[in-house]
Amino acid sequence: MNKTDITDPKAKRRRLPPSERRQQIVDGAVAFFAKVGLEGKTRDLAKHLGITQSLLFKYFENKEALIEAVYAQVYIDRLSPEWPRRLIDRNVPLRSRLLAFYRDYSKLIFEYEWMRIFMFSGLAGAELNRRYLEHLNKMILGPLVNEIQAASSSSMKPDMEDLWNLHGGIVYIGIRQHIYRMPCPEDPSLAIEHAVDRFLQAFSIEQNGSANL
Amino acid sequence: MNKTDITDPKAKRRRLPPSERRQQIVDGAVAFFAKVGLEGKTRDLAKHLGITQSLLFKYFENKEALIEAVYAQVYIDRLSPEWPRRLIDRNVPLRSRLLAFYRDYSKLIFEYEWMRIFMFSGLAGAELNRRYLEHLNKMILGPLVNEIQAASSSSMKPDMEDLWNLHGGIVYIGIRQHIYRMPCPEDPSLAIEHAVDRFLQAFSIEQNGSANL
DNA sequence: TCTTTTATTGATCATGTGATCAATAGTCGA
DNA sequence: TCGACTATTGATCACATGATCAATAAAAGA
Repeated sequence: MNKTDITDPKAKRRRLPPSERRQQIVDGAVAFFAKVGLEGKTRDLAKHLGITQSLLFKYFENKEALIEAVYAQVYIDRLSPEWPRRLIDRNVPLRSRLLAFYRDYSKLIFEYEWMRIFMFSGLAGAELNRRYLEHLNKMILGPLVNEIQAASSSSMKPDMEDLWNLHGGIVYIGIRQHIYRMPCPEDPSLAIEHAVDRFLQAFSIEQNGSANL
Repeated sequence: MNKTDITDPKAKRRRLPPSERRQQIVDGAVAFFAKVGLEGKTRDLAKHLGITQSLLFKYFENKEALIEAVYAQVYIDRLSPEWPRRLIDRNVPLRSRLLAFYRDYSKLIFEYEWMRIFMFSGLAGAELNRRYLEHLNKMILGPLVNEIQAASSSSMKPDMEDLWNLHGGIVYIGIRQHIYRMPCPEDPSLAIEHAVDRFLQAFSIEQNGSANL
């Protein structure tokens, strides 16, 4: 058993390069705070990481700074910048765009750590949480309203509230799974597909069937 | 200004009847923990109540017991025992039953204190939370699947996952409002009606129009 | 091998926090 | 009005917690 083997949790490998150690702490903090909440104690986190509690404060001025780093790590790249463009690409059928978006998006958000830290930070009123939801509203759901309205052949047109309903119904799968720890389908794509199809059907939008995607 | 006026928060009215004081504490604790989370400090709660911190421990053995009382207060009567019966009463049109249920239910759950304590307790893995969701699953959504399947004239029949999608989309309104503190419609009944109608339409169930209810 | 550098530790501080208990002071019955 | 009862308080304890810092030891260069 090599004492310098990074993958061995038991080996007392002190003196990591600072950037590496910092990343290790952030990764551990994400897992730790996702599990126990943002009020988790620094001593418990340190034990979980196999380092001393005082070392945390060499890399982060205080606990608040550590939590900010956790937020940054978790929120970063959660909304891919290419989606606003792809969602309005009318060369692709609307249904395919919706399914492609939610297939990718659900992969990103139906994840234990994201779901729980997002909820914890939401309850705590974190600024990043607000900004994320505003971004989602403006860059994703807003354009989608236009797309669906344009594609609708019915007199009934969706508004933002309808879009949030579609979105919420899908996100709720992840909430049930990771917040409430309820038994959920291992693969949510079928449920998502049905939800999207019900939504489009309500606005009389042709559906190409599941073979299309 | 009468010194014995209970409604006056400034009057130093000591010595309440124990049952009254206990209820006052529980009510205050519900509001307090809903706001700051279950890790809120007993000294802050006491200050908020205008009593001393030590008095809390005269009415509750420890903080855990107080939180259990908060759970009990908030969870109690949240699922009316008459709904399982009313939801399967086929003398009433299915759409009306669904709308009546979600009209009542949303009144109960789209409430700051319930929403947040439900979420806090869910994240904490509280047993009451699990039981509540199991009850909802078995006594409300389960029967609804049968009702909708029976009413459906389409070959497409909903399953539990579809019902959870309908439910989640509606509940998500309250999450947006009280967890994420996003701007939401003051009256959610229209959004609920639309969600229910889209759902029923997907299973080819006649809709009596909004005049019916 | 020896020296320098610095990542890491262990001890410690100041304050916060749940909980306890004797002392105090409302309230009610006689 | 007076005494008994007890709801309430204020002081306090034991421990937890975020944060600090001098001492230590792992790594790199000469």
